[in-house]
Amino acid sequence: MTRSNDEVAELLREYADLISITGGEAYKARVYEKAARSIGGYHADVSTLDVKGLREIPNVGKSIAEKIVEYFRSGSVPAVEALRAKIPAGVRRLTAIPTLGPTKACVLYEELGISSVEELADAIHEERLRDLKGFGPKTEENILHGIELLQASEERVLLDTAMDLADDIVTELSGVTGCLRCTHAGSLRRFRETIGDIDVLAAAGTSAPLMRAFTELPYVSEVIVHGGKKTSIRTTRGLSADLRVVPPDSWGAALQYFTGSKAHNIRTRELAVHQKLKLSEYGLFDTETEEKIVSETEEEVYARLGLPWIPPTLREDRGEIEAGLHDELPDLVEEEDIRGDLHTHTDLTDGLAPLEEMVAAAAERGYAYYAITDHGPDLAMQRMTDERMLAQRDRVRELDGALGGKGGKDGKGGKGGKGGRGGKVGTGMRLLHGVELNIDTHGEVDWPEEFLAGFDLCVASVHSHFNQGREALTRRIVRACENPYVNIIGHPTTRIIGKRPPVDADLDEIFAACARTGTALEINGHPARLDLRDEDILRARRHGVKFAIDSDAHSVLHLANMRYGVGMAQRGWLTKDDVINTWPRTRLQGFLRKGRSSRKSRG
DNA sequence: GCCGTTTTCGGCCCGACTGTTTTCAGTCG
Repeated sequence: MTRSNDEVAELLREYADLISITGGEAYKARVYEKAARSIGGYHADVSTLDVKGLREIPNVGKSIAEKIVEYFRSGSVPAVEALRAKIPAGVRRLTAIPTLGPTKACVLYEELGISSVEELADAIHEERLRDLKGFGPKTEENILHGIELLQASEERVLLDTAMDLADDIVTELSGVTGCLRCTHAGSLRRFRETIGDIDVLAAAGTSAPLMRAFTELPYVSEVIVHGGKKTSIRTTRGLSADLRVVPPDSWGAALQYFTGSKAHNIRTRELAVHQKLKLSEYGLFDTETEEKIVSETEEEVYARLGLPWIPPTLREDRGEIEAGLHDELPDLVEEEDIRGDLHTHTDLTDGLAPLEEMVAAAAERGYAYYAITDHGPDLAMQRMTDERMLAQRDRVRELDGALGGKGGKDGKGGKGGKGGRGGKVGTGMRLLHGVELNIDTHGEVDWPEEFLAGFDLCVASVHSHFNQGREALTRRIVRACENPYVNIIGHPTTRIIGKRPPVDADLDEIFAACARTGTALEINGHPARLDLRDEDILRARRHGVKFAIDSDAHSVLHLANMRYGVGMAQRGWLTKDDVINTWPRTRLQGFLRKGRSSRKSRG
């Protein structure tokens, strides 16, 4: 089930598109788009708000507030229905075809009655577009090509796929003579969960050698546009990439511009306009004299607008401008702050590497502590038994003693204090023996409390029965939180991006239960999961929940997925204090004791 | 239709590229 806010945002986006297609005024469509964005990102559930409450949402005024109230009252909005009656849904769908916007879609419908992608393809093949004004042979070709692309690659690619390709492009271009700087920008720099295309930015005196090198990369399947300032390619990996080359002294303004998001850029440009300035990718200019004021670094550009430098992961127009103006930006958690990974697997269950290899790789990353959390026996295919788990524990204790160097098993020597990470390879990394429990349909887990008491920490996750129904699923996860031995809810919504939707549960109820019981929510860094996602993190944070950013590594290589988890956490505005695995070990252990101490005192 | 250091009306972000135009409109990011 979608959130009410998402539902309303989609309705407003549809209305905006219909306004554009029917030739309505552009500013009006833009207003609805802005309102849709604001509502999608708003913390409170819009279905519970009245007109007054709704009007407190930015970009929502009287008219839109009344439409929303009407929507929840009667299930529809007359103004939207009126446009829907004029324009078949398929016409809106046409605008999803690259190079085909609302104006052309409108012409196609009005002149030829075309109202679906299939009809459009037929019409082109029957040469029925030939007489339309503004439609030449090249346009036909572009549309047919666009339809192919639309059908072939509806989906965006996962973060790691894009990151790998971007790293490759940047490395190649950085080696081109005359290239002074080169980096990726766009949604990838903002760590959005999926990526539509890659933006690469370079600084150089002349662009031609870079543009040429870009079009000659081995995985280029097509050059889409080829100019002096911008070149776009499609790659054989199914992902497009843009290269912009700017003069070195425009670097900061260009990086700011091409990092986006669009909504963030609109806000920064508006700030500029109000100060009689003009912001473009070439710099910040005085509107009257057209004199360039700053452009070399992002910091300078933001500073001149009255803002501190804003981390890319916050640039979504979700309050970062306001926070910046009031000097209230969060001090975001960084990958360097992470002292350990609290959810990892070995080949004892479904991991690929033996315990020793995983531990060595973790030590290599400079962690102060590291948890092994193989699956419990409920996932039958993992063939877990009490004996196997206890044998692993013995081995973990041995390894821990060997690594500890000083202080022994429970020693205070470890890396409790400030030291944390800091590049020291493996010295004193402490091991935690944990488990990833399965939350069954009733909220019970694999073992009784007596057995769970032997673990240093327990992650508990849903692995099956995803369609239990909202109420049962919510109750199921809340019960797991109430188990005094469950410390972390793993991949809380169980989504697999592009394959499995999030479970339909009342997340706010779960978040409240986590806060109440001292259970952390996981931010799973696997690029196909990224679970919780950014907007859920923002909501959970309001409940006062703590988080664990984990790799859920099933191999040595997967330990590096921590970076994506940190990216999500930043997009959720989290600081070090919100994330339990940035804490010194002693503080972490206090959190992990959860209900256990009270149990003991009761017993 | 929303908003305000231009506040109850007037103005809404900016530039590159392409294709169909012979001076510019549409699309995209």
